[in-house]
Amino acid sequence: MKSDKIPVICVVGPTASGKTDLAVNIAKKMSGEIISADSMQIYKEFNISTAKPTLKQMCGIKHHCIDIVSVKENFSVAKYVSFAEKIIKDIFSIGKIPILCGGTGLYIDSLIKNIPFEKGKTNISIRNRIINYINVNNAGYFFDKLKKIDPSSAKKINIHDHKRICRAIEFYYTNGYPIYRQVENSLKSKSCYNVCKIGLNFKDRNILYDRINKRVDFMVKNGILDEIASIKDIGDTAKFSIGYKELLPFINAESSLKECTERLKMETRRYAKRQITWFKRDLSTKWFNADEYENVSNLFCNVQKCILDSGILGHVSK
RNA sequence: AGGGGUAUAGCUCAGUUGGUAGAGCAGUGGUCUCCAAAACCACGUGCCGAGGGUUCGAAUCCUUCUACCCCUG
Repeated sequence: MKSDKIPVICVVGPTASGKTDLAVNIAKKMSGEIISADSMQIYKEFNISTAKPTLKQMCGIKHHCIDIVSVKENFSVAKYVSFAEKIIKDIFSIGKIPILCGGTGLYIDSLIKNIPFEKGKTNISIRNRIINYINVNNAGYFFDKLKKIDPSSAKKINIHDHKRICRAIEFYYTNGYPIYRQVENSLKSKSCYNVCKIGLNFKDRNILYDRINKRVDFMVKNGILDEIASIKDIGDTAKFSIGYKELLPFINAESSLKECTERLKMETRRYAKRQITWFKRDLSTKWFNADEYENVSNLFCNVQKCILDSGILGHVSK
């Protein structure tokens, strides 16, 4: 069973489920370091709006992949994966356990499944040309084209899903083979990590939604408005963050604070729902409903037991 | 107090000349291989405010009541 694979503990789940504190607890007990897997905490200027862990919350545990770029810059999964891969190796090489913790499912899965982004080249100018064409005309022309060059992908992609049609075509023209083949190949390839995935959630969705609502109120009290207002230059990735786009109308005096905060709560709830849908797909995930435990330490004991039972730490520390 | 208006899905509202109702948003489920906190897909029975009347048939016309809104005092 044991191999030269790197053990990685993953803590996943919807926003506001308590991942941060759980990961810190695991890191303390098991001598680990945390790699954030959050597409918005990578931005230096986002702090309150992304519920970035504070120094106090970190409890002296090293956190990586936080504050690595400015909101002015564009970021992507591919950049994240190549960045985080190195960190995981470094952590492991000093005898510590890498703990991947975050809510961006695509980042986590891409990393642990070794999706070969470096092989699937990108061509932004082709991408932009296609998008511009689709925006003024419609997706029909390129969708028909996709049916010819990559019928397998065309079957899976909806005609209204412009992003994916565009990417599939861009992929074909820059790499010379259909994106579907990359998908097939990466499904066949094996991960170089020994993963134990812990999913954190609530049995009663209303409890989670209540936590989200309260967290938004907390953010408003603690300066999220100043944080957003102070951002003048923002790139295409960061501008879609939940928080920035909802609060901007208030900052520009186009909408009331109440309207904007309600919107922010709603969008966060919807995001949480999508996260749950994403994480549910991985059947190997061990789920823990926080509302089914007496208290946090009780929950943590069970999670710890689960990690030890998984055997991924077999030949390390223990 | 008098005059006018509104009352339809959780919310905002459609509903043509009377043939027992449909959109958006929300919600739920799902997809996801370089913008992913993004993008996309699927799912629409609700005493049509309550009672009575006209009619073969009313959310739609008449009437009474109730609630809310506006105007005049």
